[in-house]
Amino acid sequence: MSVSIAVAAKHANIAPSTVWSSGPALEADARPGFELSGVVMHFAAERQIYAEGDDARSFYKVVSGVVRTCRFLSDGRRQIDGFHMEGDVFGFEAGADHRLSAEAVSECTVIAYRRRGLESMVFHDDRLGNWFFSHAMTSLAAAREHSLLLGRGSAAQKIAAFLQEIAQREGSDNTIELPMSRQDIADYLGLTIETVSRTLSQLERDGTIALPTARRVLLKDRRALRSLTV
Amino acid sequence: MSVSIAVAAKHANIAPSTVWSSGPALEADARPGFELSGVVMHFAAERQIYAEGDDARSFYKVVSGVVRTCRFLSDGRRQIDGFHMEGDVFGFEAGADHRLSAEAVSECTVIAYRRRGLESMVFHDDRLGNWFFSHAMTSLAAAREHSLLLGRGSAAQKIAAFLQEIAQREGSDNTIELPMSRQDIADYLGLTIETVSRTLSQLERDGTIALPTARRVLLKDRRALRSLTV
DNA sequence: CGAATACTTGATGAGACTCAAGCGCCGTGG
DNA sequence: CCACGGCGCTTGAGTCTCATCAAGTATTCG
Repeated sequence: MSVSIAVAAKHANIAPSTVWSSGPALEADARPGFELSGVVMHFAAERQIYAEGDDARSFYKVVSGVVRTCRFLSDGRRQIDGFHMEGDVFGFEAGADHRLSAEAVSECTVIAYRRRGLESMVFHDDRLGNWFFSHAMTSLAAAREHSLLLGRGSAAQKIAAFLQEIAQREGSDNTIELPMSRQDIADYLGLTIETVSRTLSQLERDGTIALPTARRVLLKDRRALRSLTV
Repeated sequence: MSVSIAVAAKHANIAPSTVWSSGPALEADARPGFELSGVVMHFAAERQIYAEGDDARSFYKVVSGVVRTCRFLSDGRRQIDGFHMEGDVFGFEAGADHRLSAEAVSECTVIAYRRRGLESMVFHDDRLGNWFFSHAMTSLAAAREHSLLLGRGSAAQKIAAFLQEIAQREGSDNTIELPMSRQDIADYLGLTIETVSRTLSQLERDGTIALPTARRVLLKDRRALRSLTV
């Protein structure tokens, strides 16, 4: 059984500037694509997509740009849970509301999918259910990997793992374009901005990487980088 | 549609000392119980239930005792991903093999359920699918919470959060019985055994907790404990 | 009772945080 | 064209927390 949801035009209050794609069945991407219709939305860099505690009426897929999901601590600090790049789905929650905030790292475009009725539906459509289940399990594995990194690991290990993660996701040939600021990296790795900067400088001095510009990283010695990994 | 799997008695090679319950359909527990038959197994404290990399032929439910899931790092250190108590399910993997090891913290009894064919089946049985999906999402939330704790948080914050987590899971009235060693706690929180010990002592000096014995904790001032939490 | 194990406590040092400048890149405006 | 801020990043100096190394105490078990 295959299901297609018609998205009610209720999101209109989000922003008059949002672009609509109310047509049926959106494309498949690499993964089993879902046959859901969604709403295309644009966000400027640093804009909030949803806040912690908001009703989780929708979940999202990144079309272009980068999104971060994060949480703010009582002392004002921020923990970034993950970065979401093209094709990634984020904001899919078990409960009624979002447990994390989502913000645009760079200018970005996302598709918002209505969640209403999804739970009951998911389990009647093989592909859909399969997709969401596998998404949940993949996220779980990623979260555990992140825990591992945060719990153990020196600053150098964290940075090395981070660079390799980004390199892999960008599918890049030893050149990384960092879409996020040093502060974002720090909040993702549980470090301070100064330590991130110092560690990158040290890696450059060691000849492991090069930093032609602050946001561009050249992986000069991937073996050395790998050897830092836990 | 509701499905019931007959578990073949193939687990016989696990250990001659394991106790068997080859009977059919095991009970439901509080959650939507599954109509799966499983194999009851006993483990002495510190015994391995499965290892990282093992075929994930089965997943498990704790009947009594406590289990830890963990990973060993190249430098010999250990990161504990979670503790599993009565009723908890662990070892359910997306992929073909276990990404973590599982070990008995105390003497324990678990039920092993065959996983074979579960993926395809899960999506045809509402309750079953629902249960597993919700289990995955709950685990995900827990993993994120754990990340948050590990990434930020001083030793005191970690210990405070840990004590509250255990208290909640034991449903206890201000008295906690710690089933795990200081080393286990350290490996769970990304600390050393000495820091765990010192921090507990400090909390006792502050009057926040009392330690009648090493493994028994009295929460004397839950407000103070909570105020340490992120 | 003795030995092993688990936990606590102390002294010291390394690594990361904090506070504080300093640099470099850009966009703005003179 | 250059001066001027503003912002993000880097670098430095001092401090603090937690890890490490090393005893010392308590508890369990044979």
